[in-house]
Amino acid sequence: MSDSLSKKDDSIGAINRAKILTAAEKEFAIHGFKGTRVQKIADRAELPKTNILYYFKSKDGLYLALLQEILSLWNSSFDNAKAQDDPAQVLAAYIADKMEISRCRPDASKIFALEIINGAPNLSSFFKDQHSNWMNSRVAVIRQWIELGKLPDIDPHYLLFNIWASSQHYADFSAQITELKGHEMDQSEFANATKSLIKLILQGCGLTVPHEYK
Amino acid sequence: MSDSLSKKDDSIGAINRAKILTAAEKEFAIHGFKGTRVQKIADRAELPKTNILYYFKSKDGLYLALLQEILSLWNSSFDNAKAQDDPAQVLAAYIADKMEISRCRPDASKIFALEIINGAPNLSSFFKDQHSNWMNSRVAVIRQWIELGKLPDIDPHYLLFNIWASSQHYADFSAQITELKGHEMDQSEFANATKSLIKLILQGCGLTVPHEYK
DNA sequence: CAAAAACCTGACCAACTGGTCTGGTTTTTG
DNA sequence: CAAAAACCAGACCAGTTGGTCAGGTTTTTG
Repeated sequence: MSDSLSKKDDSIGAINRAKILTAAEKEFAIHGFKGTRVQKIADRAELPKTNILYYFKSKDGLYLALLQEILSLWNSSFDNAKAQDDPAQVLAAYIADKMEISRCRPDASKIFALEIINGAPNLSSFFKDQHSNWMNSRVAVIRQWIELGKLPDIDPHYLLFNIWASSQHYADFSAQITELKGHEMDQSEFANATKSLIKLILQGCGLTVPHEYK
Repeated sequence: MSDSLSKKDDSIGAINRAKILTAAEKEFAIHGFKGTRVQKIADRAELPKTNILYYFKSKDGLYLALLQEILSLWNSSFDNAKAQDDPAQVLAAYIADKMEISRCRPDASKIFALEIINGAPNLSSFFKDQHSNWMNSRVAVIRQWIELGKLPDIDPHYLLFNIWASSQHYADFSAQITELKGHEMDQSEFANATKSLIKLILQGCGLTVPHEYK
């Protein structure tokens, strides 16, 4: 019983799969799907190329497995927000979440961005539907906030787009940011950028920034 | 004289070059550099593949020529803003400019984004330097505004990143937006998105939205 | 402890694709 | 109007790359 519940799987297969996924994330983020060479993933994972194809049926299979893992990162605390919650609190936390993902998983973010830019050719309609439903329910909550007078009038779509865009930017465009700042952003700079972004967006829609995010 | 000045060049070569660049922009935006097939560009341009290689030495050459044209889109009215100008006016116009590019040249925006996400492997150090200098001079102007009390204290870098991110998002992530909205954004929706964005950002940094952008 | 399952890997290949070559035709020019 | 320049395009090729195969070894299991 303890075995079936504990997630830790240290079998050879599980370890190698993880190694491969980690290596693939780096490679796909830098070179895109077509530009990525299975051999390079193998080199990075320190395994022979044939093993990559052994664990994942094909390059496509590997990419899809990776993409699925990446999509799970879209879940957040905002998913369960209700009309009775405080918009300032919820939105600030959501922005902080998104920024944290940009900091910790920049390559995952890049792969997602590449996928969307290319017209989302590999995103299943299942994900699209799920995403669409999520959006509709979140838009509904934001509208309720507006009706309740907790939030000034603003188009919920554009608000969400803005949050996604500006937080993901720190991952996707890290090369540009590094170039312009003269160095890579460290953890404390990310903290500042997060504060700055929370202030800009909350103030931008007429909310007061909660003191813990100041 | 009139000949050397007039830009219109309707020679066969000029027409074909233009056809090829237009076709290439679409293909590279959808498939990325590696994923794009010269044959597909040829099909789209309705020319034999060999002609593509005739006009542009190589796939690389074509891509570089296209990229150079795209980079020129980064120029805007903000380039010449001075400390004595009104920040609200200047920033609103800049955001409007950027949104207009996202609407009219989404593929160009995507190619730029792909380039940056992949670590900017093809951006010459000349462009990087130029871009860096531009950034420094714009940051200086924003700092002057803050010193003059025309603009509340805000990190100029994060302000600019936010403008870029949120305006480019409408081009780069158009597939996601179309999916979530249920339809492609038309011109009037772009106008609304622009107003919404201007309000969010200006209000976010404590400025009043000029009446012509309301 | 044997047999089954999982894992490993070098050798190989078929398909694809950027690019060349050659021999044209059309357009421009002096 | 001739010759040079520009343009056109089919045939072809060499390098690359995802993927297969066959024959192993190691680990797990009953």
